[in-house]
Amino acid sequence: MDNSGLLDFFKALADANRLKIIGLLAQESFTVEQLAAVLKLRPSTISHHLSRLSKVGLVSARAEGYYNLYQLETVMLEKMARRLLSKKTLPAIVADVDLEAYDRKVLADFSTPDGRLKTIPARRKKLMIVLRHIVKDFKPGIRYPEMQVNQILAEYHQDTATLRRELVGFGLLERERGEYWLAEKVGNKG
Amino acid sequence: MDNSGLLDFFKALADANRLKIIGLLAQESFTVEQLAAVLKLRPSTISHHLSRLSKVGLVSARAEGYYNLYQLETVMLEKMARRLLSKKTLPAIVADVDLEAYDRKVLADFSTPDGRLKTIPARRKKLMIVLRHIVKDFKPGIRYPEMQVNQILAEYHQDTATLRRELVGFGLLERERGEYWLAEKVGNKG
DNA sequence: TAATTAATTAGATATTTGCCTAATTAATTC
DNA sequence: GAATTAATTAGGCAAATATCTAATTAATTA
Repeated sequence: MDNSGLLDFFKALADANRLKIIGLLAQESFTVEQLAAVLKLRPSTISHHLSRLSKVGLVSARAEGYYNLYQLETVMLEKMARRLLSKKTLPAIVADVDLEAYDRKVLADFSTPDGRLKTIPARRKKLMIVLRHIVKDFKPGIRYPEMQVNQILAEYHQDTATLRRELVGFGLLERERGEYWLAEKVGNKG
Repeated sequence: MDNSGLLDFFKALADANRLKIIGLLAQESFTVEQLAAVLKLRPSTISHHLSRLSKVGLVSARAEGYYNLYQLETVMLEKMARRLLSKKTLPAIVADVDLEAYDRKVLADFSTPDGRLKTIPARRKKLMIVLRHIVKDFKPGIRYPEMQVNQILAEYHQDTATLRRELVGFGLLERERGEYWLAEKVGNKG
């Protein structure tokens, strides 16, 4: 569900020095000044890194008198690691992705503006996409004589024989004694 | 031990589109072309991302006829997630870090070139570092009369009284009947 | 064999971001 | 209260990198 955060989490850890900070804080708390000396960076740079880490909840600061003692939030680290192991995490990342885009692109590539086929795809994968589009013109439960099938297919391409044969071959239409009908849906992708 | 890899792993996942690729491949295999359409990027860009992901072993390609079908290496993902949960991973990251740098910097900041103290640190944290440095001049098992203690401390700063008092206060020296000696080591840091 | 197509690689551009210096804020000491 | 100090913030520069177009490679079809 809550996909946000995962990317920020990885970005926070995708830097050598920030990773070292995490490693250091795993052992004890450090001040900005100490981290700067140990990692040979300016305090302002350390501050910047700590701010990024704290933004995703991986570290927190605790004022100790004059100093800011930074400490690792191991709970958050474990939480994220466990999230990576969960089956639900990865699918959630693509919740808002346009999965139909490829099919649309293939259809667009092979279609003229008025919806006819420029050519019949040679690639099985793309042929399948085109055929599944065409087959939407057939209604379930109706038996179509071959002549009527050709009439429908002619809207897409002159070579109705090939289209007809492939529709049957791919299992989208069924045929018996010169009549055709829509096959039961099978989650077949190609 | 083998720290390398962790950083590359995070870097590989620290990009929105690569994360989406991982999310998509978690559900089924995809070709470069498909991913390009779905993510609205050029195939060359997808190729580049897949190359980075494959370099850290997160995805692999399998030639299916004409196409290159990319698939997620879930084993690697799980392996890395589990590594994050291991107690040994984080300390290993800082194996090659110069932990003494801070102490050295503090000593340098407060010392003149010939090793005397410019001032006695006001901050307890830094005073402790300086005192621990000075106390190295005392040998274990020997009882020093106060006059001798002052002699040693005078090498560092004229205010021997303060140094002496703080050494005792911080528990680095012990005192009884006008004699001083090195305290037993206690893993005290400040 | 020639033409098409999926994928990769090379090269260029633009964005991101790590790091610095300088300025500012907040807390502490003299 | 003035001076010092730890930390953060702001602004700028340089290195890394995400993306694109163009060229190349490898496989397939006509």
